[in-house]
Amino acid sequence: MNKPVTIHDIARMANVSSATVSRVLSNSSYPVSKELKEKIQRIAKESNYIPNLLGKQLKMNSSMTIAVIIPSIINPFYSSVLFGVEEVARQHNFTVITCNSLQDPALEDEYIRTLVEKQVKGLIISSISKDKRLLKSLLDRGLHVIAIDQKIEGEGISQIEFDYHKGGAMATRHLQAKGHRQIGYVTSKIDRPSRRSICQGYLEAMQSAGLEPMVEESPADEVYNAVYEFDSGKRLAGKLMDRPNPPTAIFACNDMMAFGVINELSRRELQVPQDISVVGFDGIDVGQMIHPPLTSIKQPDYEMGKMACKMLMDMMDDAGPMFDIVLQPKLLERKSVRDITGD
Amino acid sequence: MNKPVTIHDIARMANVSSATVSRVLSNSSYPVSKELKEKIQRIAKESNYIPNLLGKQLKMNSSMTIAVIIPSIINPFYSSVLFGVEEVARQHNFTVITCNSLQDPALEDEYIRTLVEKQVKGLIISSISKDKRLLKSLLDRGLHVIAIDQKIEGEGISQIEFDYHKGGAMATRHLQAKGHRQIGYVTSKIDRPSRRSICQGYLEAMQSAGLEPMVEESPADEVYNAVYEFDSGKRLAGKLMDRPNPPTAIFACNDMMAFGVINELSRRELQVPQDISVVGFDGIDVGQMIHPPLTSIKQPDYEMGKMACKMLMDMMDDAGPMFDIVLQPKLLERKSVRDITGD
DNA sequence: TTGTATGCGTTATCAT
DNA sequence: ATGATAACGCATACAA
Repeated sequence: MNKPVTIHDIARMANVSSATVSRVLSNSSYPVSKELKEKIQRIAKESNYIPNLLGKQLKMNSSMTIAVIIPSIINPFYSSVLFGVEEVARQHNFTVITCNSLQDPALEDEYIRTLVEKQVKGLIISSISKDKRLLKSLLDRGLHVIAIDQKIEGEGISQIEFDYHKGGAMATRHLQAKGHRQIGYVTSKIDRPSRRSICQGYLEAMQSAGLEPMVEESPADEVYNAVYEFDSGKRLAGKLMDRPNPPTAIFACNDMMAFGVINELSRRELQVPQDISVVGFDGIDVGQMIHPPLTSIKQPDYEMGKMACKMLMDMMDDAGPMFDIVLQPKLLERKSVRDITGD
Repeated sequence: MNKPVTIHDIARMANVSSATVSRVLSNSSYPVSKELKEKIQRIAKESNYIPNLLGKQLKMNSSMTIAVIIPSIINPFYSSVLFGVEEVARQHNFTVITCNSLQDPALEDEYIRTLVEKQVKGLIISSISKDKRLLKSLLDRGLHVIAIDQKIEGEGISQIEFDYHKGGAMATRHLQAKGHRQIGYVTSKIDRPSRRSICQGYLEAMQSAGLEPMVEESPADEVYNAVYEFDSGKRLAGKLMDRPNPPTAIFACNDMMAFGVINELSRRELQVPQDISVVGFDGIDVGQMIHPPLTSIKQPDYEMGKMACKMLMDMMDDAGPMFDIVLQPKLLERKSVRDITGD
């Protein structure tokens, strides 16, 4: 294994000082004579010079790296977010470290610590931890934080929120507008603000229409896993249908769960949407690939990632005022809801 | 923004040398008296000391960072791989940089260069580029490479392959065993070894059974995107069914495409599997969530990620001999294939 | 325009 | 057991 060539090696080969080499190879605006510049560039190329960014970064105190902490990359929603983040990061010559917190606050904190040690100055996080003290204590160390998906209260952290409450209400009202009055809601364990908001949106929409809510909540949520969500969708839909007065429509807190609901219904030989309607939440792409195509509330995942990264870049450039963004839900009307107003 | 405290600051506060501080805080085995050790640890804690790993890494010439280059994190197969990688990386206190090459060789090379500049010593790559010279030239700079999914010929790069050929044959034979004789194959543009192998597995299985192959290939593949695959699945299935002698079973080169096939068939009021059978490839989780659950060839994605990262860690530790791994396909028999042997 | 010298924060070698 | 000092590779203030 050859040892790498440094600017000093090149300086020696070109009979110049390493300062001059640095000026040339770092594209500094500092004036260097044309002939020396060309000579140095030629030698650098011939010797296959590769700069060691650790040296530069140590000197400049900037690692040109940002990080994303999300519950799990397996979740298509988060992989779309990450995809958006990575796209704009690349445009700014930044590199992205991905961290799966697995819904584990301790792991989340461990990651944050490591990232700061690695001199990551920008972080996009969907935080699961209750205790945000660690994160906040790092703000005055030059860490810039954007909270996505899960809000972080307090100063100095920009938010890209999604109006979960409105989304929950929107889905429920859509069902109501289609003539449904018995509308069930199935949800993963309500252990986070986002889930609480969706549920409250549902509850308020039911209440203001004078309807009786029917909620089934999954008991635990240790494993963050698509199949797990699917299975609890099945189980909870079963519970709902076993009630004395079963719903004519079911609203699920995410699309995976909605898939489970549909699956359980079809196992019971109930057709969607003929016999019962289903609405999901997230609007992931596969939703349009199943049968019937799933009506859902779209959360702009990819766009959220792009916006988050743009904001982060602006923050790190100290450009302009800080602000939060609240993304609005959108109804993706597909084929899983039946209009029963005529019945 | 406070300036960060360094070991020198702590040394001053503790009236010791920075060497001693370093010994304590880096958990060196070098002997330091108990009282000094405790004192330094106390002061470090009180002053909220956070080590700057850039300094350490520059000195040690190791960045404790690996990278993964994949076509797109949007693809559930690759997000599972990444999930596996990240899991074992974390266990080794490594951090993972994610790069989406978007099937663009130029972008892939750009990433590789940047990563090497960042002193990343380990790379797991599903390479799309034809020209592997850049990659190989970096091997003797201490870069360790594991090729997944797409083989890279040559020395010094370990492979974690998947037996695509066998997988293609396995799916085809399964269909044959269920009595199908007109079996169509739909595939994305055959522009990579993996896709070629699957197709050849299909062709050989057809040939050795004395059957006529029916292949539909998607013309282009610029955009790597689930919805795009879905749409070409629909289109190609349509072409197949419009033939004078349409198939009784369709095999698709990936699950997304199989979803498209099923969708197009159901649009034509053909039931799967009653009227026509479908087999996918990849075995992604959502395959079991659709109706009917998709029979598919399982590629062990998550396990592949874990193995790749383990191998990489061993390589970087210089532990043991180098070897390649060929993962074997597995038939995931679900509900999208009908047995017509009795008909 | 070029060179000299210093420091970024850390570890490690060599004295003491 | 502890300290002084020299790297690691780079950028830059200052000198020439």
